[in-house]
Amino acid sequence: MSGDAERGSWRIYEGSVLPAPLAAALAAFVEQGYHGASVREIAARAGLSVPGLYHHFPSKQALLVGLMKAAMADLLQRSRIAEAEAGTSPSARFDAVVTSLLLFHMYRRDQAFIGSTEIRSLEADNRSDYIGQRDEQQRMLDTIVHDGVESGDFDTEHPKDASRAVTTLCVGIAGWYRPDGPLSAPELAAVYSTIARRIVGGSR
Amino acid sequence: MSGDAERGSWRIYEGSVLPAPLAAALAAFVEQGYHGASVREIAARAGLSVPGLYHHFPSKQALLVGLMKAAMADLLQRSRIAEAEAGTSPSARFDAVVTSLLLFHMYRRDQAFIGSTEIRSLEADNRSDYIGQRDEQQRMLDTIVHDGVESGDFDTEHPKDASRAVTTLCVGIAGWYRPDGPLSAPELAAVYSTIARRIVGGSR
Amino acid sequence: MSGDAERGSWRIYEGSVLPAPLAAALAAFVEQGYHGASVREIAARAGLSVPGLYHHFPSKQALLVGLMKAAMADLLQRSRIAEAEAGTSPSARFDAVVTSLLLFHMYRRDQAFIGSTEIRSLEADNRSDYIGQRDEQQRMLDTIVHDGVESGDFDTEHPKDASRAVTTLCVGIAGWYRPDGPLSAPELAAVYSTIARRIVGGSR
Amino acid sequence: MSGDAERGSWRIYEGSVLPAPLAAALAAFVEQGYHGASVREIAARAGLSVPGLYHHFPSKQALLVGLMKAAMADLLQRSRIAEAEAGTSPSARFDAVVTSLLLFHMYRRDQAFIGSTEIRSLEADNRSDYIGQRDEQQRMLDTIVHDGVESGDFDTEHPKDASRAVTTLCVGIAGWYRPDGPLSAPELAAVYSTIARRIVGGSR
DNA sequence: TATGAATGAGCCTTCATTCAT
DNA sequence: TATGAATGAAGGCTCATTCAT
Repeated sequence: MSGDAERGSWRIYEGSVLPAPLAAALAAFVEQGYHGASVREIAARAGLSVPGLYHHFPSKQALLVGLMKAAMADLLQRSRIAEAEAGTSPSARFDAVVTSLLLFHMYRRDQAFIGSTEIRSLEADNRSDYIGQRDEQQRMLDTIVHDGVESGDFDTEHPKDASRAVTTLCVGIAGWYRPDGPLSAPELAAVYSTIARRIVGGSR
Repeated sequence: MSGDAERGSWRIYEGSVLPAPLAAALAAFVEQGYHGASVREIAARAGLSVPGLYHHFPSKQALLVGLMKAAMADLLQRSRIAEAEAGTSPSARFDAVVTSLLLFHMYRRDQAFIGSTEIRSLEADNRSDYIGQRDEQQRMLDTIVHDGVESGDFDTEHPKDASRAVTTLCVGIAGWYRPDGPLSAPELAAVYSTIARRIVGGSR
Repeated sequence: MSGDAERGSWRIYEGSVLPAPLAAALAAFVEQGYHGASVREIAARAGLSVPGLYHHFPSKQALLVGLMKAAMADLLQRSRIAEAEAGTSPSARFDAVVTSLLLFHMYRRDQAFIGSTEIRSLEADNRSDYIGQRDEQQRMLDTIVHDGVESGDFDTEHPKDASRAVTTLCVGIAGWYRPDGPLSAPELAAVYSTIARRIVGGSR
Repeated sequence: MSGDAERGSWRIYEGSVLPAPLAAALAAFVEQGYHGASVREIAARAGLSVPGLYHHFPSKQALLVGLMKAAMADLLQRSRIAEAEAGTSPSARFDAVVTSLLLFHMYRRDQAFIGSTEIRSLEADNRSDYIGQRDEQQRMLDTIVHDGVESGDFDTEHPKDASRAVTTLCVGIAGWYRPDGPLSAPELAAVYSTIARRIVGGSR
C-alpha cells in the first residue's frame, strides 16, 4: 500500500494477520466488551500464559490501543489512496471513499466494530488521539460532500448531516454484516453505495 | 398513551422519570458500559447503600433488563401509535414511524444508546426476549417499505437493505446527538426524515 | 410431666409443638447448619417477615439457644423421671435412662441432632450453660454404670468408657433414624437397649 | 501402603502432611464448621492471600472435597489392608477393621470429624460420591458381622443394627478424643475394641 | 520467553440486624 | 405485630498485574 502500489490496492483485503495476542483480544472484546473480557481469557485464546501475554503487551489497555489505532490507521490510509486514485470529481471521490469505508467495515468487521464501540474504554490520552483520527476521516467525507454541493454534483440542504449519516451507515454495517450472508462484500458495498449517493442527492 | 390518547401523543416526551436506581444505572452504563460500571458506583449515584439498591433490584442484570425492556416497550408502543394515526398511505406511515424512531433516539438518547450497545451484556434469556422485540420494530419498517414499493410510493431495488439502513441511521443518532446542539430534536428529526425518504426513494 | 404425672409419662411424645419461628429455625438448621441457614429463610419458613421474626426472637443465636436449651431440659427431665420411676436396681435404672435417651433421640430427632451438632455455634456463655446440662446427663449414666459395677450387676473394666459409648450410641441415632424405617421407635429402642446392656456387661 | 508394604502398615500414622491450604481449611472447619469458616480466614491460616489460596484450590467447596475424599480414601484403603492381613476368621477380621476404624478416628481425628459432620455441606454430586464410599466402608463391616453370625463366632439377633452401632461408636470417638487424654490411641482402641466385640456378641 | 505462584484491590452479592411507619 | 426500606460488614470469588525462576 505504498506510493507505487497498484491501483485499487485499497480494495484488496487479505486475511487479517494480527499477532496472536491482538487476535485473541479482538475476539474477546467483540464477544464480551473490553471490560467484560479478562486478561486470563485473552491469554488462553492466544495460547499464551498470562505473563507470556504481558511480555508482548504491557497491559490490557495496550491491547485495545494496538487494535484500535492500527485499524484506524489502515482505514485512513486506504481512504486517502482511494480518494487520490479517484481523481478530482466529487462524485468519483465520494464513491471511492464510501466504498472504502464500506469494504473496511465488512472485511475488517471486528476491528471496525471495536473501533466504534469501545472508544469510551480508551484512557483519556489514547482516546483523544483516536478521536482525532476518526474526525480526520469524517472531515474527508465532509469536504467531498461540500465540494459536491458547490459543484452541483450533489444536492442536499444539510451537507454536514448528510455526510454524518453516510458515515453512520457505513460504520453500522460492522454491527450486523456476516461474510456468509446473501450478498458478498462487494455486492453489499454496491447496494450501500447507491444508498449513500441518494443521501447526498447525487444522481443514481 | 392509551387508546383514546390525544393525537400525536407519541411525539410528546416529558422528562424521563426513571426510579433513582435505574437512572443511576443508566448514567453509569452510558459512561462506562455494563461491565465497566460497578454496583457500588450505581448505588452511590442513586443515593443508596449497596444493599439498599439490592432491595429494589435483585441484581445488576435486573437493572440492565429493567432499562432495556422498558425502553423497547416504550419505543414499540409509540411507533405503533404513530403508524396507526398516520392512516394507510405508505409515505405517511413511513414518515410517522421514522419520526417516532428519531425522536425516541434523541429524547431517550441514553436508554436508546444502551438499548443498542449492551445487547451482548444481557443474559441469554433476556437477550432473546429483547431481540424479539427489536426485530418486531424492524419488521414494522420493513413492511411499510415493502408496501411503499408495491404501491409505487417508494423506489428502491433493495427494500430490505434500505429499511435496515434507515433503522441504522435513526439508531445511530443516539450515539452523538446532544440536546444542546445546533438543531432542536424536532428540527433534526425533520432533516433526518428527509434523508430517510431519500434512502427508500420516496419523493423529497 | 409434673410430679404427680402418670407413670411412664416420660415415654410419651406428642407431636412437637414448637412455635413457628423455632420450628422453622430447626428445619433450616438441620438442613444447612446454623451458619448455612439465613434469617431470611427462617422467617420465610415461619410465614413471617424478617422484622416479624425479630419481634419474637431477638437474634438468630436466640433461636438456636431456644431450641437447644428446651431440648436439653426436656431430655433431662424425662431421664430423671425415668430413673426415679425405675426404683433402685442399677439394671432397671440403666434400662430406663437408656430407653429415655433412645426415645428422645428418635421422637425429637431434629432437636437432638442440632443439640449434638451445633454446640460450637453457641456463643461462649450459652455454650458453657449447655455443656453443663449435657454433662449432667452424662453423669447420670456414669453413676448408674458405676453403681451397677459395684453391685455386680454390670461387668466392665472401663465403666467410664462404656458409659460414654452408650451415650454416643444413643446420640448417634438422631443422625440416621427415620420414622418410616423398618422398626418403630419403641422397637428400635428395644434393640439398642440390648446393645447398651452388652456394652456394660449386664446380662442380656 | 502398596502391595508389598510391611504387615501392619495400616496401623502406622505419621504426622499428617496436608498441604497448607487443606490444613488451614481443616482447622477452620473443625472450629466453625464449613459455613462458619470464611475463605479469608482459611487463607490467613495458610499464610496466603485470598487469591493465593484460589491459585491452589478453585473454591471453598474444593477444599472441603479435597479434605473429605482424601480422608475417606485413606480410611478405606487402610481398612481393606487390615482385613486382608487378618486372614479369614470373622473375629480376626472384625477386630482388624474395627481397630483400623478406631485408630483412624483418633490419629486423623479432625479429618474424620469433618468427614462425618459436613456431609450436608457437600454439593449434590460430591455428596453422592462421598456417601458411596462411606457406604462401602459400612458394607465391609456388615459383611464381617454377617459372616461371624453365620459361623457362630458372633451372636446377635440384629446384625445390621449391631454393625451400625459399632460404626457409630468408632466414628463418635472423633468427636471427643484428645491425644493428651489419659489413654493413648492404641490403648483406647483396645478398650473400644472390646466394647465392639460385646456389641456383636463375640466372646470376650 | 514461559511458567507457577502470588497479591492488592475490587467484583457482585448476601449477611444479620434495625427502624420508621 | 407486620412491613418496606435501609445498612455496615462480610461473604465467596476474580480482576489486572507482578516476580522469581
